[in-house]
Amino acid sequence: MRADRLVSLVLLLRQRGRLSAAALARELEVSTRTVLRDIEALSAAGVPVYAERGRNGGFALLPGFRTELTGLSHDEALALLIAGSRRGAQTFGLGSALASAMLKVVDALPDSHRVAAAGATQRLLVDPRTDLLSRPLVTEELPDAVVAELRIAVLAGHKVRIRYAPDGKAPAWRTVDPIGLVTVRDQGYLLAARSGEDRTYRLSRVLAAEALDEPAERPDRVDLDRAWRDRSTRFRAGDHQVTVRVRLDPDSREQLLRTVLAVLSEDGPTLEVTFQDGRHAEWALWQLSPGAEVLEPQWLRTALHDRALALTARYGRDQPRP
DNA sequence: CCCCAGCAGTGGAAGATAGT
DNA sequence: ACTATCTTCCACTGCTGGGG
Repeated sequence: MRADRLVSLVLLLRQRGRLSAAALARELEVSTRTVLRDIEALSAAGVPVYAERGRNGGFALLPGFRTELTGLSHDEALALLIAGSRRGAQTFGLGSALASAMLKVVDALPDSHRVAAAGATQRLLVDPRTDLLSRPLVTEELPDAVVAELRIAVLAGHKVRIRYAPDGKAPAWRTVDPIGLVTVRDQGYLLAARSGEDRTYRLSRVLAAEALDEPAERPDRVDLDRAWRDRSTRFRAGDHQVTVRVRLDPDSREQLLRTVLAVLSEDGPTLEVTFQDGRHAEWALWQLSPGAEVLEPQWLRTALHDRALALTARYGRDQPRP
């Protein structure tokens, strides 16, 4: 039990920098006296831990101290090397930190494993920049300074001022309580609260960020995975949804079902379905044509008709335009 | 089975020290 | 001078092993 606590203590100091005996006692669920005895034991064992007395004092490890990663097996090290998602790290402004961390993982391996692990990573590729059809995967350019500032605010639990440019609107400054950062399919999001209301911001639309000293108003603990699922559910049920009645060829049914949010009713070849928004509905049904005919709403019929007219106009000429 | 000594681990309280 | 923090001293609890 005590050995576990000693390890936890070293890890806490490595992760948080300086911590007071009282703070360590809270984390480890023991008295401050016990923490102090543990510190003494670590010190006797050669761990370079030192005390700073007075206000804002506490215990810290000497800079540069690191535990050796002895005991890391070849497969374990390899798993770390390929699991550390480069894009994810870049999304959070940690690309260079990931690179140096990976160097340390390789460096910590015994000589016998080091060459093999380095060679193996050359033969395993995760998330290349294009797919098999050479289509570039959508990646967002995120300014490191902005993401780093957001990351600092999220981790420190401070409010943050962001200059945000919503889709089709002018950018404006706003102050938010950051809850967490999420990366999904190479797109980054800031989950936050603004005046107590849940807000989700695309990182690519955050033009500038400034972490404030004021503590954020947010719960101490958060299940980010669940928060993300809740928000995506709400987003899907948002007020931009459109309902479409469509008559389908049997061959097109499966393809349509892959693009809709829900099927409200089905009567032979006629289906009533909902799409996330009008633009998405138009795009999906254009892809399906001529295997599908929109019966309602009329504006969607008109939009598809206009698209077809534009296409006809372009290809109706004998020769391409110069 | 019981008693006892030794030991590790723990906690409280007072004192010392350093920053503001 | 005040406050926050570490240091030192003392005592308690629970476990373990030896001896009767």
